[in-house]
Amino acid sequence: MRFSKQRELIKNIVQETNSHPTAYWIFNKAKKKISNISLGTIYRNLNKLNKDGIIDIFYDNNIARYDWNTLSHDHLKCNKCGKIIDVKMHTKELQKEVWNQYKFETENIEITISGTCKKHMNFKEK
Amino acid sequence: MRFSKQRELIKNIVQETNSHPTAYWIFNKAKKKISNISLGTIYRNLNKLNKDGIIDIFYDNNIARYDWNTLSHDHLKCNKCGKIIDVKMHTKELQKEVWNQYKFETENIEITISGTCKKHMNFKEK
DNA sequence: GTTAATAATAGTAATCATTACTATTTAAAT
DNA sequence: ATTTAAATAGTAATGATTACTATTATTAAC
Ligand SMILES: [Mn+2]
Ligand SMILES: [Mn+2]
Ligand SMILES: [Zn+2]
Ligand SMILES: [Zn+2]
Repeated sequence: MRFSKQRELIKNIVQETNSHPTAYWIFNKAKKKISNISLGTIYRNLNKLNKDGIIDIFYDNNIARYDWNTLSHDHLKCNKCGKIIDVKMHTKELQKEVWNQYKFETENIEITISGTCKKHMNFKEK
Repeated sequence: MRFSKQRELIKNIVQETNSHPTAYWIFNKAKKKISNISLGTIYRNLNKLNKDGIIDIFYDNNIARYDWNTLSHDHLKCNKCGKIIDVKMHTKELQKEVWNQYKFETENIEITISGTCKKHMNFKEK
């Protein structure tokens, strides 16, 4: 794989945010540095970076989100503000349990918990 | 909500399979009974049935799948044969932990484990 | 430094899943 | 039977992503 300033930029944009951005968000950010960068270039490179293990992809409903954090982890998604937060909820235990109960060989575990984050909660009393 | 034979058929198709079908699969199945049923009718009714709590929707990568099983449960997805199997992996414990650690109010928990099912595994010895 | 080979790009067209629109049909209350 | 509005079929539109293609740019060899 040969160097390109577009790919370098895209990689940096993903690695500098915790927001689990979409391709379109990355596209708009990238345009500020390379004004004529194309959306196809964004997608092509995000997929390439993912295949090389540089970044992660996961799907939030029907749209892809990109994650600098390639270590196995989980997500809390707030239905009020849309924020997606990294958490660590599952352990090697779960993988063992899946093997013991179902003889299923785990490759990847994804836990997504949706609900309301503390910022957007209405407390009964103050 | 008024009766319609289209909705009745769609509901029955979803409730008679464990395959977590896509809208398109349901469409083809439905056409065998009502040959001119439209794909829009499939989607409209699947969404309606979901809003009424009759069926569940979840996303497998970027495509919607429909589930007769509306009780909270998890899925094993085999990367070899594509089969998606119902399992029960999470308990109320997890919800409590999310609250204690993050003050996050859980609405829904989704665990998807991908890997290889026992049918498609190569055992080292017989 | 120049040349040659080809990976990567910008711009655009195409695809796939899903939703929106609209004239017509149909369930069901009166 | 008449009336009212929910539901439908058929089609158009949308949004996310991938495919295509002529041009540009990186890198290795000379
Ligand atoms: Mn993350
Ligand atoms: Mn299920
Ligand atoms: Zn929030
Ligand atoms: Zn399998």
